[in-house]
Order: sequence, then C-alpha cells, then structure tokens
Amino acid sequence: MARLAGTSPAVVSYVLNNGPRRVAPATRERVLRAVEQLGYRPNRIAASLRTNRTMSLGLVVPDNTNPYFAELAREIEEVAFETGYALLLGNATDDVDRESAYVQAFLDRCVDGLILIPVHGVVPAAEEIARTGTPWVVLDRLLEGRDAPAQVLSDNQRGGQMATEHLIEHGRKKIACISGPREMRNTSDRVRGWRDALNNAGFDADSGPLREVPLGRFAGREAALDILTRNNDVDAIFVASDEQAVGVFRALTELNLTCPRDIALVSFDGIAASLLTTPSLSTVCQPIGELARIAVTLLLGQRENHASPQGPTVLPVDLVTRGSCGCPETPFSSANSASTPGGKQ
Amino acid sequence: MARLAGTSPAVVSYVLNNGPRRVAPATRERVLRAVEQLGYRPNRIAASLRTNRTMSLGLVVPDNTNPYFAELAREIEEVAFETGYALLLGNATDDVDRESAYVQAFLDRCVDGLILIPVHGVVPAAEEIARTGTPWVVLDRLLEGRDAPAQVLSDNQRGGQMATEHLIEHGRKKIACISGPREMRNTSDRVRGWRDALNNAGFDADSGPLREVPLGRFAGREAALDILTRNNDVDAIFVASDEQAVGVFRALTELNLTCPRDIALVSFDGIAASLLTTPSLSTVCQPIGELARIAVTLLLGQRENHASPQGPTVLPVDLVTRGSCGCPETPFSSANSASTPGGKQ
DNA sequence: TTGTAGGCGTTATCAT
DNA sequence: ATGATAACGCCTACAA
Repeated sequence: MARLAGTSPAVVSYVLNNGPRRVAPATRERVLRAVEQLGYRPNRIAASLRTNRTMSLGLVVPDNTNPYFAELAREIEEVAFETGYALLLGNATDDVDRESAYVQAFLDRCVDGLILIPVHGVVPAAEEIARTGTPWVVLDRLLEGRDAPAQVLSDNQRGGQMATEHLIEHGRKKIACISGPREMRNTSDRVRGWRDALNNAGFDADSGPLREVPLGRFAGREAALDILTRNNDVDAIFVASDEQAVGVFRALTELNLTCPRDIALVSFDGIAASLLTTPSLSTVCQPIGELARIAVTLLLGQRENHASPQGPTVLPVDLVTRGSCGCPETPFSSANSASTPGGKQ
Repeated sequence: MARLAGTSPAVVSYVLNNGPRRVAPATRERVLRAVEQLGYRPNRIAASLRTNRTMSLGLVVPDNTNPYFAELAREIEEVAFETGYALLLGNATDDVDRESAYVQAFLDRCVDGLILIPVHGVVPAAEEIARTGTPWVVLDRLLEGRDAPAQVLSDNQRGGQMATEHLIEHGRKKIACISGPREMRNTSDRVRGWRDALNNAGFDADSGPLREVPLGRFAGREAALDILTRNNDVDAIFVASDEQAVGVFRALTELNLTCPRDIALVSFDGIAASLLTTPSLSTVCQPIGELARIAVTLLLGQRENHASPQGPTVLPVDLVTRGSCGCPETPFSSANSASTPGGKQ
C-alpha cells in the first residue's frame, strides 16, 4: 500500500500519475520526497488489475534470426517503447502450433495488443484472440479467412514486377525466380509480379524456372544450385528475399559463376546487410520503419476507437539499384552506413 | 471472479492449478466442463498480484539486429518458453541510458528475472535492480564493479589465442586484429589472446596493427580498409566477431584482395551465417545454446536458492576451420545447413 | 484540498 | 471435500 509520509494512498496515486485529480503543490512535494527517500516503486501489476491495461504488447515472428524480421522487430519495439509499451517477443520457429502457443501465452498475460507475422496464411488462434477482445494486427502477410483483423504489408506484386522489369531492361532473357513457400501470400504476390513483368515483356508464358522454398539463406542456396545446374540458359534471378539472395551468392561461387556478369540478381526486403554483400544487392526496399509504425498505430487505435479493420494497408516499395543487377556499384559513403543502411539513395 | 457452475472460486483455482488442495473428481469434472463452456480464462494479472510471480523474464540486448545477439536471444527465449516464462525484449541500441530505461521498465513490470547483455562494462542500473531484489544475470560480458551478479560468458582469451595460433600455423607473418570497443571485456579479452599468441610465437611485441571499433559489419569494413591501406605487409586478420568479418570481406573486394590468398581471416562467434559466406568463415564458435541455458538456469536458481553469484561462469570455445583461414573449404552437406549451422564439424 | 472505502480476480487460510 | 473470506497493491468515486 502506498501510504507515505502521512498522506493517503489516493494522493500518492494522483501525484505519480499526474491525475486524475489535482493535488496541492506542498503535498505533492512532500509525496515526491517520500517516494525518493523510501525508494518506493508503484506496483504495476496491481495497477494493471485495476485498470485492465498492462502497457505491454506481444509480437510473434516466424524467426527472429532472420534479419528482415529482426529489423522489423527492432522498429516495432522502438515505437512501442516510445509510447510506453514493453514488448513480449515470441519466436514461432516456423511452426504454427508454436505460434498459437505464444498467442495463448500472451493473451494469458493480458497484453494490450498483439502483432502477428504469421507463419503462413492461416491463424488458428484467431478466434481465441477475438474471444478475448484483444486488439491485433497482422503484419507482412495477407490472411485468407474472413474474420481478418487489421493488416499491414508492402506492395509485393508491384515490387516483384519492378524488380523483374529492371532485369529485363538490363537485357536479360531468361529470368528465374526463387521465392518463399507458396502458402505465403506476400512472397507469392512477388511471384505474381515477376510473372506479370515477363508476360508484359512478351516472354513466353512459362519462360522462367520457379522455386518456392523456405525463407533463409540455406534454402536460397539450394534452390539456386538446383535451378542453375538444370538450366544453363538462365541469366538472371529475381529472389524474393535478401536472405535467400545471400545463399544464391554462395551458390554462384560454388558453380564458378559471377554476379552480375553471368547471373544478375535483384532481391526483396532492403535489409541493412544488403548494402555490404559482394556485389551489393539491388533490392526492392520495404519501408520497414513505416510498416512497424503503422502496425503499432493501428493496434493502439483499435483500443481507442473500437475501429474496424477496413481492409489491408498496403505500402509502396522502392527499387534500389546497386551492383548485383548490373548497375554500377554505388561508391560506399560512410553516410550510407551510418544513417540509412539499405534506405533510398 | 471465477465462480463457475455453483462452485466457489477457490475450487476452480485448485482444479486449474492442480493444487494445492485436492478436489473431488466429480467437482473437478464439473469445473472443467464449465471452464470449457464459458471459455473462461484465468486472469494471470490477478494471480501475479497474489503470488508475486509474473512468469516473465526481461532480456536487454545491445542490438537484436546483430545476428549473434539474435541467436542468443532466440536460445534464451527457447529455454524460457519451455519453462513457462515469457520474454520481454529490450534493445539498448548501444546506448547505456536506454539500457537503464529498459531495466526500469522491466522492473516496473515485476519480471521474475533479468538477463542483461550490457552495452559496456558498467551497469548504472545495478543498484536499482538490487534494491528490488530481482534476480539477474549478466551474459557475454564481464562486469567491472564489485556488486556483480551472476555472469556467464565464453573463454574469450583462449578463443582469441586459438584463432591467432591457427593463423600462425598457416605461416602468416603479420597478423592484424579488428576488435570491439576497448571497454568491452569480452572482445578485449580476445585481443589479449591474440597478443598472447603473437608473443608466444616470438613475434616482436607490437607486431600487428589493432583497431578497436564498434561491433557490426560497417565498422568492420572501415577498420579493414584503414589497416590494409596503411600496412601492405599484413597477411592475416583476427576479427573479434563474425559480423565485423563480413565487413572485412567487403573491404577486401573493394581493395582487390582475395581471401585467403592475400589475407587470411579467422573470426569469432560462430553464427549460422558464417557457414555461407564466400569463402566460409573460419571462426571460434561460442556455445550459444549453452550460454543461454546456463543464464536462464542461474536466474531461476537464484530465485529458489537465494544463491550468490560465486564468480563468472566461463564456457569453452571451439575453433572451426573452414575456408577463410586457408584450410580447405569443407564440402557443404545439407546436414550442416539443417541441423547444426555453425556448429562443430 | 484531502481522507475513506470498495473493488479489480486471484490464492490461501479458516471454518464447516 | 468444499464454502466463505481475507489479502495482494492500486485506482477512483464519494464523503468530508
């Protein structure tokens, strides 16, 4: 109980929370001194029980070891922290059951909101979340079902198309594609963009080999090895994520091929690391900071306004050309590394 | 309130928690059915208020975007989750004030324990933590002060020595070193190992250039550019972290140098990505899983036993030789990529 | 402007 | 074996 220096608990609360009632400056001072002296810390658990707010959010990602999700997590955490929220982080390790387990764990802990980057297009825990009335947002994915919550993601189709068009402009004739699992709407939309670009350019319908493999550099390497050993006329690859592209680089070395001379590459995401590969990655940059900020904003807005989802929010992407597509390597300035790694240029 | 199906709240609690009192099978059944039917979720906030346990831990890392910390975080989260704990994650972004702010935020939220990877050798929030009596563990760092908590880290000096000795065995004569900031005891111990190896081999005292720069690939690149443009007799570099080594690779390309022919490299950490660079990184692997497991164990043990720190726990490291030091590239088997990326071989 | 008291949903003790 | 009840620490409506 917060009974300090002969004042009532209520007053202490008013002082520490700046309201909801005013308190005389003298008493205020007395309370603050007592707080200081006793090292008193208000118990937020008790406060939470009263107010029904824990000031913490839950975030479940498929794999925090993947730099794209790591950067997304960092931005989300940044925004949350600024707003006074702490972040519970869960790793689904690409396992839907585990994802659900985390959702349960976070609901148990009464998070004020939940941000989910689902492992794939379906979230079994959706109705459980709805039942608790916890606001939630799906990030970087498009959900299949009808009881969908707010969703925030990049313009994946457009990005895939831009990337592929750029490779075509470089004169590439046989452009393969390495993407994420087919069930993932974000990467499969990028594939759609790739295909659209090929069709628009008048290439024959089935003109490029396609591999849909797990995210991550290891799978990227294997897919590239597979494509390139079977098709010796491929001269470019659109890779649906930077991490996979790193694996592709490795595959090229193993096959004694050179990028961009033998194989040109454009990938997707725009993680910071894409600036420091050899050659540096031409990539479709997602507005990672924006995605995060909007996700949190929607989440907190939901609590205030009881506002409904009203369809997915789609953000524009930005093709950044560097060395891997055949464009000249941009000279590396320290400004790049410090302020805007992977950003516009 | 948990008043279900005409039973008292207490009984519901006993059923759901399996104790501490026995309850008749019939009532038990009745309660469980009611729980199911009403979709009742016990409020853990209220439980926490009663029991003084939130079943959540706090983790503050310098930068979750750095793959080494990301992997560490993943392992910690894994162990915590298995034990029923959720993890609050905080990013200090290499800023001590922010680190302290996170510690405060987590203490406010009554975490049952705190794992800290401090930005540098001193933790201003230490006494605040002590005052609350929250168990805490310092990971991957050695603290200077005397009021130190439990600490878990790798044998950095030995690792640095092993790495450097290996480069010497390869016949390298002028071995430079790129390390983390001097205030960080872990990387500065690796530097000590580097120096010990040079001395033991009878090299002249100041035989290799040394740069102590921030962690991360961008700083690594710049340090390498600096060293190699000033010293054209350097034929090897011991790099104190894998991430920095990635930047060094980039620098080599920019300078038209080849690894390992012109410059041999051994780095430190053993992150998964080290397997897929070109050439693959020879690196001193830290037992990341073990570090995490022990940190959590110590933390929870502290709560039980009220056991004292009794000095840092130092784990052995393991030199994994791959292509970058001049050893033959190990053929890449999919077993590597799937089960033990970056592990022993 | 300040003191008092009720209640948030649990858990644990006491009594039945 | 179970029902009633106090207490955890805070917030806030109400009374003074």
